[in-house]
Amino acid sequence: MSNETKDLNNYHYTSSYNHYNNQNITHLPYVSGPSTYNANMISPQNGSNLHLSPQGAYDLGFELSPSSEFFSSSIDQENGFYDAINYNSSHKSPDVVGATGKSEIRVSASPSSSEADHHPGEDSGKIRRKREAGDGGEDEQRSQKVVKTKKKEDKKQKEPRVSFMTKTEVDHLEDGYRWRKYGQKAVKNSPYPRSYYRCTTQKCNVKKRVERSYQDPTVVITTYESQHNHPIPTSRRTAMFTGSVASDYNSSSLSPISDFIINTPRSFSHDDLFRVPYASVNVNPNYHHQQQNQDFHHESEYELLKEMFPSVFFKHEP
DNA sequence: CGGTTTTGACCCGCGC
DNA sequence: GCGCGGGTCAAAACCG
Repeated sequence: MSNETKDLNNYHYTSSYNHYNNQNITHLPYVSGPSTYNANMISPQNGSNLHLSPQGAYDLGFELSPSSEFFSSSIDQENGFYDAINYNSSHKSPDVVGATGKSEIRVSASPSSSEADHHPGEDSGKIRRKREAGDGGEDEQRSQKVVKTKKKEDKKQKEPRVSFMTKTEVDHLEDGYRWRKYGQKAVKNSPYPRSYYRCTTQKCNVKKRVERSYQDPTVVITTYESQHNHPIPTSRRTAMFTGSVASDYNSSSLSPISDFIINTPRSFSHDDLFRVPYASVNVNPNYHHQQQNQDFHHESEYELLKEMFPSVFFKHEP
């Protein structure tokens, strides 16, 4: 295992962590979304860390099990959010993923306002159903009214979502936040169920969905929805910090990990590093020029993605 | 005992 | 209208 990573453009840089091994990044052709963004991935063996390459690779590492390998991610911009989710049924080359344990990240973003990007049932459960007949008729009606109104609002402004595809044996990747599972559903055409988690912090309505790809059972698709409006819970169950992260990060002029799914404070303390969901996004600037036309059907999509990942897309403007 | 997970029921949107 | 798939609720079970 070498100690370096490459991006999809063969952009080469050295990783600060020898447990990150990222070679021979392969572009996954399956994602059909209009705004996929390939980036680099990491493959931590014992926990994971924030990783920033001097050239601008920007890693949010997921904490993975020792045998985990974070290889892909996607942020969906318009339709793409479900690209990752629909990976099971829509992607065309599953073998790419499993073949060599190559690391790759695919980013696709989903805007919060796209009606076309509606996900059936999303938040629909807010409607308090009357499981049992009896008292509370008025309450039920009122509740439904409120819920419906809220639902409309939700429809109008959907939360941004990011999905990551991770090669890992564990279904639920540790990301520093506390989650409570609130549902599990069988996925059509897949033997693996999809689990639904909600952030346990009050007033934080971040959700995430976790499912395993049936095409490649070693791949877990984690989808985050909305943003945390709070810092990460203080104590981590597992240590995943290996030391050089902070210095590496501080040595970079890049902005901290962003407000998208992570909502990380601007000034990064040592502890703050733990607030980062451990994904890896390569934002090799060169990539934009070379690949933008391929992965972004419209300039605006790319711009939107930049908005959604403000810190992922480096701002080196003076 | 409080928090989390499990799991069946329920609701919604969509396609036919 | 109906069936299906997806998402959520909430009671019960589980767990530390």
